[in-house]
Amino acid sequence: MADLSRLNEKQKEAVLSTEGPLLILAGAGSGKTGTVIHRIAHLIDDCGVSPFSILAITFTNKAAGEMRDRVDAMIGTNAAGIWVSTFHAMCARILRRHAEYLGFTRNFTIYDTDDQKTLMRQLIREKNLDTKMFRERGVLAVISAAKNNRKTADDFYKESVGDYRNMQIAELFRMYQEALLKNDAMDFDDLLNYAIDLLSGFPEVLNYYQERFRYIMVDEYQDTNTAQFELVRLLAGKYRNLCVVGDDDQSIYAFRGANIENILGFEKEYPGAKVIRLEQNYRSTGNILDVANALIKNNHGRKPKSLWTERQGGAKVHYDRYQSAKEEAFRTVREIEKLRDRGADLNEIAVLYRTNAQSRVLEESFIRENVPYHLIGGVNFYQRAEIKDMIAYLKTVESARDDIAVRRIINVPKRAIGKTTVDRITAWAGERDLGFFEACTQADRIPGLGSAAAKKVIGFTGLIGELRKAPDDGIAGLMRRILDETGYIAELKATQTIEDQTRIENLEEFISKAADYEEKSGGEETSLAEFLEEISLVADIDSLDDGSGRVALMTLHSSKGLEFDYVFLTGLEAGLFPSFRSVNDIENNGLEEERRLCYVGITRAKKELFLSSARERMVNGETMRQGRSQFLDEIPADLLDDRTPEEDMPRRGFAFGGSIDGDDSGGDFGYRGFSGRGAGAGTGYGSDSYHGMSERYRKAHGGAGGPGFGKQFPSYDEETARFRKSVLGGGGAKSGAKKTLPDYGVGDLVRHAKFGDGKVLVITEDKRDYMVTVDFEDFGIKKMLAGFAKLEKI
DNA sequence: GGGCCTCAAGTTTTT
DNA sequence: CTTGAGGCCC
Repeated sequence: MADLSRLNEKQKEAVLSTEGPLLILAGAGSGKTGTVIHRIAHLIDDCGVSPFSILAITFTNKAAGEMRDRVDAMIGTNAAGIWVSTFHAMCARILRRHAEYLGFTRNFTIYDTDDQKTLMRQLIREKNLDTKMFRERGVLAVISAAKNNRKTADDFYKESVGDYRNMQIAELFRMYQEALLKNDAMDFDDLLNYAIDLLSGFPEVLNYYQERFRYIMVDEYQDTNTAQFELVRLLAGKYRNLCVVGDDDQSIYAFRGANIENILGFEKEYPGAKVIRLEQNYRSTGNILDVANALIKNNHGRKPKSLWTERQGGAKVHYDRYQSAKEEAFRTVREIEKLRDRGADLNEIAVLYRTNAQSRVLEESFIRENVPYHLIGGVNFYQRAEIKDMIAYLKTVESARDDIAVRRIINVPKRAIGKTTVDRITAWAGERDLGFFEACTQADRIPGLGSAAAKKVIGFTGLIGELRKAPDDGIAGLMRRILDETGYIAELKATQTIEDQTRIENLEEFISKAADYEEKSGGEETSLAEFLEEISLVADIDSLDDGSGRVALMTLHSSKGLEFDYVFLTGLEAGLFPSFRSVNDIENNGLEEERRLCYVGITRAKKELFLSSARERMVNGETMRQGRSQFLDEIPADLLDDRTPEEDMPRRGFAFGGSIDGDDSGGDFGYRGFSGRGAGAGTGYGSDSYHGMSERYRKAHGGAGGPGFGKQFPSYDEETARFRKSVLGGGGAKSGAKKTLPDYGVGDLVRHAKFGDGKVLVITEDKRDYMVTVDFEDFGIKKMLAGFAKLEKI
């Protein structure tokens, strides 16, 4: 018997309503996931439903993972038969089994955003369109919106007649779909649409899945788009045992085509549907909930509801306005250290922000303060150039059907095959309706191609041929051979740059991931296509709750569905959050979506919530003065513990040298050192690229922190003064101080307090100090300032 | 014909 | 601050 004793009446009712359509309107923190888990347990334990008949669809991999874990914990091994999956992963899995019906092979690959852009760029060029007017990003956005509404290129063309731009886009749309089919690839939207085509076009397939999934649950239903709605409608069409869970106040994906009508109109689509409201919040304190309610009240067009809690009071919601984003980052970390000193578990702390770009300055502070953190989302490991090169090689060795992949690697590493040659091959292949790789194998027959060029191209196809002949020792084995035999690794090793060292490490990591994957599938034939699918669809498998004691850093969007004892909601600034684009998007009620996003962020907090904003922030390499977020003004002042010191309020009498946003407030903050480039406000990381840097951040907590703050940093309290000291003066790498040549040289063994022993690879001279690159035995290659790192020769 | 360098333009959120 | 496109030199 499933134990329902800990559920409230509404939750119990939801658990026991197993037959027919059911809509659970579950407010934030109302025990939604627990209810769904209990419902699954009840179906299996008490209703005799086979686990194989249950399908649970979530929106993100994190949510799917969490549900899987909790179901496993409650039901045990029996749970293995349940499909718990995201929409996209589910579709990929179904499509793989029936891909031939749609003209794909079962080894079709999935295009990510970069692949889409590459293809679209090429099509725009092919059509000789003005690249200023038709940017791949914009074109793809229009196409994606159409696809999310189940429109084909033809549909889109018909409704675009008379509109030059849209007619051109319709044509690109058609070419794009054709190219994908030819390349045996699908994009994210295609996964949904082709799955629908499969189910609606092949009754026996539909029947199979309808019989298979007699009980269907969909989480975060407010975020489903039209295609997802249709997919669910098909699958549930026979037995109608469909349970959807959602909260219109947490709808934050309209920009991706989510249609709020799916949840608001559920009862219309499924007459006789039962509706259960879960309105008791078990997560947050009364004070946090009051703030959330006060904010969301400003939205119109929502289902009226009243979230309540028995846990009145609690700590007040804090608000701090800092001078700069750097200070905000530093003080946030300091606040976290205080919580840690009070016994808080770092796993129970999250720092949230509106845009991924904001994570960087936070990371710097976490590193400097040596507080372990974990970056969720952001720049994906699998999007790094070297990883994508490897994937392109794997695809080419396997089938070479993907022209984009072949073109990507034809000159990587450099083989002196240039753009002109590639264009000529492309044109020739197009005339003959051949694949790009096939055309390459016949390069000597392509007119206009010199014999030298043809020879190089044939050399490339020969190389791929050699790789194909090699013994089958798995994906990892193939990867290693690719690196060796193509000269890829040799090229990276030759340069001796830190970036290329990082790339080598990334490739090693990729190979070990492949090895893990093969091991996991226990000797079974492992398909490259499935491995690549996992990469593109289940990329952020990194479990949050891994007990590693790290603070989670993520966007507000990523935070949905999660909860933490302590939540820091940063960057509450006008133009940033709500973003200025959304504020201007009146047509789609963009501001209301931002407000829901803020509501989501607030309601992640269980015990304490910290809001903050900065007066100054670097945006796209430019220091901008930032106003307060309007959301702060929507929260009654008596609910906030506004800790912004009096003396920190804007002072008058200084001209800021040209008002940036033309707004009122007038004051200057004495920040000359910060404004503008080249004023010493760099991050002190030398020539590292963003990717290389971020990668190192992720791997090493406490890495090569460097000084680099502006010189004029007005202190306004003791803590800031300490901050200045620790950053500007304390480390030993002071601006203007004389630098001393380290007593070690290249090749020497050195010891670092945190990283242990390593070998010095490179020493370069910086304006203020020496930059030392060390290969540590246990931590890999790090770059650090000599004065800061205090390396000891051994 | 290829490769390197400079210049310009763009930047929300995710599967 | 990053990526892409175009120009120029080898």
